[in-house]
Amino acid sequence: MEPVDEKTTGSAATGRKPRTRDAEATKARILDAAKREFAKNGLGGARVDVIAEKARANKRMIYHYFESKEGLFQTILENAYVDIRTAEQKLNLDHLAPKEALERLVRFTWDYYLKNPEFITLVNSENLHRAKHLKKSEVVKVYSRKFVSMVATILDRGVEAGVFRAGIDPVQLNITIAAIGYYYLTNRFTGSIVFERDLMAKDALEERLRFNIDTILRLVSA
Amino acid sequence: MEPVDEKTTGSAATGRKPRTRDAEATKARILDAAKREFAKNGLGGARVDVIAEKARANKRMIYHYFESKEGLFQTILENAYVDIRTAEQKLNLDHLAPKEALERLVRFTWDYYLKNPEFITLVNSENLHRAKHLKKSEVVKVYSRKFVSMVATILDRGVEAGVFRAGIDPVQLNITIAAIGYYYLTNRFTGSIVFERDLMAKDALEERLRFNIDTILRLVSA
DNA sequence: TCGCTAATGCACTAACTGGTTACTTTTTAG
DNA sequence: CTAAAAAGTAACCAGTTAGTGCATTAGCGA
Repeated sequence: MEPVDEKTTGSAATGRKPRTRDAEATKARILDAAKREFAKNGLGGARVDVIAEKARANKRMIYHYFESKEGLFQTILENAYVDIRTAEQKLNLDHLAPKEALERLVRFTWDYYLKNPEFITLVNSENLHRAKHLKKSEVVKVYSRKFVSMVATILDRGVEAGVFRAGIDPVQLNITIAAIGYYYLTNRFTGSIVFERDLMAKDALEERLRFNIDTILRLVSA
Repeated sequence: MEPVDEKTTGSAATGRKPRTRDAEATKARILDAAKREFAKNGLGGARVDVIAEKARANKRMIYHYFESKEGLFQTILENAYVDIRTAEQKLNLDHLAPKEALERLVRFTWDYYLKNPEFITLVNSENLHRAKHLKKSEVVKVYSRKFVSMVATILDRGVEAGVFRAGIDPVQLNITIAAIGYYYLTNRFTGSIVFERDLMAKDALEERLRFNIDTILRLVSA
């Protein structure tokens, strides 16, 4: 009869018994629901009432924890960036040969976009709003710096090993790696119509990943 | 869409004295204002009242000519696709050597996105709505087919001339050419923050175009 | 000149939307 | 045990939004 109630938050950290009222859990539910709703409809199209309902929370709670709809959006956007940058850092590419490191990064980027489609939509929405929310975030910049230097290191190692050509701007390379995956996936609906093929079919996805790895390796090869 | 009849159309085109009532001119003003408003705020964020005001037309006219907000959006989206595909056809790439033809296409795509930023935003908005409007358009498919075969021809000619490698999928190449320009420009706001440089500075744009041409040529080279 | 049709304008509404007020209930520090 | 702080709720509000009903007017063919 008694479900072993997994303590999602707070109580787990402090070791106290679960609460009927749980601020952290409510916050987390709101964040999760909001991420979906914002990703599905954009900042403008998202409805606060819908978020509250999906989160099984009262609308008042959203304003209690996040001040405003935009405050909520900003939090979610920041989390999204921190999430992907953290995952990238965990790749440990420095232990791999330059070519393998780069291939792994291309593969990771593709897989991440595929598994976290809301990241793409959130970024699109933020760009529609001229990055006004991201501008306020200092954390994102710190994480990004580490990311760029990660790719720069791979390039340097490749040049030294004689497998990559010299003089490639790591930022341009980063943008290109993101671009060839991001564009394909964000425009998968119009793309499937324009090119008259299902871009999301299993083999189409595999083919695209292979093509992307090939594109990047040819781009950097000595 | 339908060829504009010189006799019945606007004074602007024919040079005849202006009418107080001019259906075609009003329609055109609505279309123009709506393109801007949709591009700026997306389908959901665009306001019909704002469109009417910008077009110096009564809101009633929008519903008279385009039935609904979505009907208006659909018309604008379709026009946008027809416009870019028509411009591409005018490039006359068949008269150029394969490498030059491809470089010219990359350059054109980049310039077109730069000069017509609303195209990108409209496409993004349409993908947020899972391409429900584009699905209804048959014209777009016809134009797209011609576009793909244009690139296929360049590839074939390049292979025959021994300058391109064989076996490249023209659709994948098309997607990649679009991607490396589109991604950079659509994410110019978040990108400028993440990479801590002004991606829209004149020299940054020139550098990116050079990088993109290089990327594509390396991708196809034998 | 007349009458019909298409173009236009104004005022209105029903549904929504982000945000708030006023209140109850639970948790926890002392 | 108690009081205050925190968590949670429902009803509500003022402004906005896409879309309309209806009257008016200009232009065109006969």
